[in-house]
Amino acid sequence: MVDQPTRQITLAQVAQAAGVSPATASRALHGGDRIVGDELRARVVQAARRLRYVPNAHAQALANRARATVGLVMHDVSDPYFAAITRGAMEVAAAHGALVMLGSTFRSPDREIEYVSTFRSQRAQAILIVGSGFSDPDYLDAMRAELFQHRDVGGRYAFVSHHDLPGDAVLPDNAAGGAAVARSLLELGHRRFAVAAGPPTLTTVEHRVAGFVSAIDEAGLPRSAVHVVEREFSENGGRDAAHALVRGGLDATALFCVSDVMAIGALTALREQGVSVPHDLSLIGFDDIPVMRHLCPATSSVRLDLEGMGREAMRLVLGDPSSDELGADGDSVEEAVDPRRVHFPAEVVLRASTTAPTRR
Amino acid sequence: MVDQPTRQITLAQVAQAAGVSPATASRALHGGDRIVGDELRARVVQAARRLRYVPNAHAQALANRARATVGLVMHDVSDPYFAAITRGAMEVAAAHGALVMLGSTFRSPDREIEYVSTFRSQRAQAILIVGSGFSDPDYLDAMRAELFQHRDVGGRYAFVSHHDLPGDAVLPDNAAGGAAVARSLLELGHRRFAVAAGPPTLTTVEHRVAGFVSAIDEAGLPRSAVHVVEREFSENGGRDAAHALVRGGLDATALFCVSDVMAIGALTALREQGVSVPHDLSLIGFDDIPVMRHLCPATSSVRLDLEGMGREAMRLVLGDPSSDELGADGDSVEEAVDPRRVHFPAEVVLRASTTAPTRR
DNA sequence: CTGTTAGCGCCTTCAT
DNA sequence: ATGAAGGCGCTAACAG
Repeated sequence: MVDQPTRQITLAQVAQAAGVSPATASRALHGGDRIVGDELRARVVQAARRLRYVPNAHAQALANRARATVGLVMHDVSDPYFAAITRGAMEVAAAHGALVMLGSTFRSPDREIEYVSTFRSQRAQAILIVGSGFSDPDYLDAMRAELFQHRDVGGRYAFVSHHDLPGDAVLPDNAAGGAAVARSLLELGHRRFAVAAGPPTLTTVEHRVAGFVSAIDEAGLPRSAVHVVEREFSENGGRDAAHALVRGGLDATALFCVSDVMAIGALTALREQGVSVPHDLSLIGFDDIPVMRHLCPATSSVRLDLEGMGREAMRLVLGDPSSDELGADGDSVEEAVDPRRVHFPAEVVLRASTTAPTRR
Repeated sequence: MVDQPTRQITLAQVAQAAGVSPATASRALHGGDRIVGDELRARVVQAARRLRYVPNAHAQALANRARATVGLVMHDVSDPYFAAITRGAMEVAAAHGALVMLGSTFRSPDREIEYVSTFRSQRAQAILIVGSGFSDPDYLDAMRAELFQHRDVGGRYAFVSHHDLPGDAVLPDNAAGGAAVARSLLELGHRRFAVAAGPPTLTTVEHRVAGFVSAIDEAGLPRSAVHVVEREFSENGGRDAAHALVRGGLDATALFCVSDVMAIGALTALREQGVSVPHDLSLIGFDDIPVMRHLCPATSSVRLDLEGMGREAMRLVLGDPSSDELGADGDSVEEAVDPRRVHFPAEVVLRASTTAPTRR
């Protein structure tokens, strides 16, 4: 016979044990210091501790004393890019005492919307959508509807990365970064380029590639100077792209991978194919996740302050703790008038994987 | 003037819009198919959709229709070790439709307990404690109390890694892995060893080091053959340990880092100090996080199926979906009688960073 | 200061 | 098959 689960301990029980009313117990546990007699308060606190009372957050939420709760939607925590952003976000959340709920979409637009809906259902105070959006109109409509509804009941939300949707956002300068890569490579003497890209429906991919291509254009080189290969936005995708490039004769002296994760895949594939980096081919990624410097050879990238982006995004929705005091003097109007968009610079970091071209 | 947040849409409103009672609306939305008339059901569903109704999860929880919710407590998602485990866990959670809440402790015992309490407050159905426990008695008492209370109200919990606490657990064979490292190194001809360890209060560290040392003992070598350096359990700790070793004269031909993250730090430091791996010093880590194979040189490690561990742990608390049908024939008694402990093997993977000693 | 009362939004008997 | 009523645990007015 299995034991029946004991019932949870309620405030009422604590109140009874302390010989007071539930209201007093509630006040003693949460209310300001000067709102309940010292002796009673002590009795209540002690009873609660003895009974190991833990408030029922659901009941509290229903009776409006909601604890700050924020939902995080992202592709996959185990991807170093998202992991770094998440870390920054969690730091700020912790500082606010906010509880974080996590949703992994594994890049499915449907799951993304589903999670937003779930968080809405949980009455999350804020929702963070991390990672590139999709350009599919159905997705956009559904997402917009969810988000607006959330906002209408007083919820906040913000994006990390572009989303073609109104709202606060933390935006890496993807286009500028892509352009900077092109210029760095041009300066080293490269004239024929390969780009390992992800699906163009991801705005991040689109912007990085566009930035790169436009800088090549501006340099007066023909479009044919850059050969774009589209694969999955993952390590395997990078691997596939590299294979395709090598199989196709490798008519390039430099390879730009639109993400570090792809660059890692490409590096592996190139090694397998006997293509030497940087001797046969210069390589550069994007994001500058921590491991890039440790790779063999140390691999160039475009530095983004990932943790900073995570922190900033969380601040956007939770409010900067230090700014709480600012509103003291007057109206904190504006809000939602025009969304705040915080840009993060993207800076090329050249390492051993990138040199001047050594063959023609 | 800021708009007042609109009130959330309630079931009652949906019911009214559909011209039925709240009870009927509730049934139409959740109940089995044959419990409400087709026409009414259609009206309700449509009204709900039109109003973009989302149930209030708190109210549902209070009225006992709780959605599966599991709390995950860990050191830091951005650490690849935890990221991989989390990924596995999230996969299974998603398959169960469970919502995951995340707590980052940044290795503070207090925060760990605090998060368990928070999850308890949220009435999480299950709690997963990921990562090495602490051997501090106060911590153990407090944690035990929290967990037991959770269990008493029907909650489940499980550990990933050792915790000196009763309960289901997924356990990497740390001691065996440490011993295997020692044997591999011995076999290659090494006789003087350095170990970069984390704080011995972490059970994981303790077991890995103990396994290593005992295998050295068994080989008949003196205790002085292994020089243990204790530092932070982090990349910086690995770096510090390597520096200390080099400064101390480096009287060893092989360095065993108790985690890959430490090994990465050590590798960096060694390169900075002009110590060549593996020529001057063989190096091996533990965990085999994905990047190890990409490092320069490719770095040996002890393989652990991190994602598998995460999946298994989540299965332990959520129940294996496929095993749900097993109980069909009879009593699913036992439970809690004796905790389930699932061991995961640790297998040495030798790469370029480890060779026979080349100097004496 | 403290107790009483009335919901928060939903689900689930219990009648019909 | 549907509706009415009660309660989940807590807090926020109101009284005293």
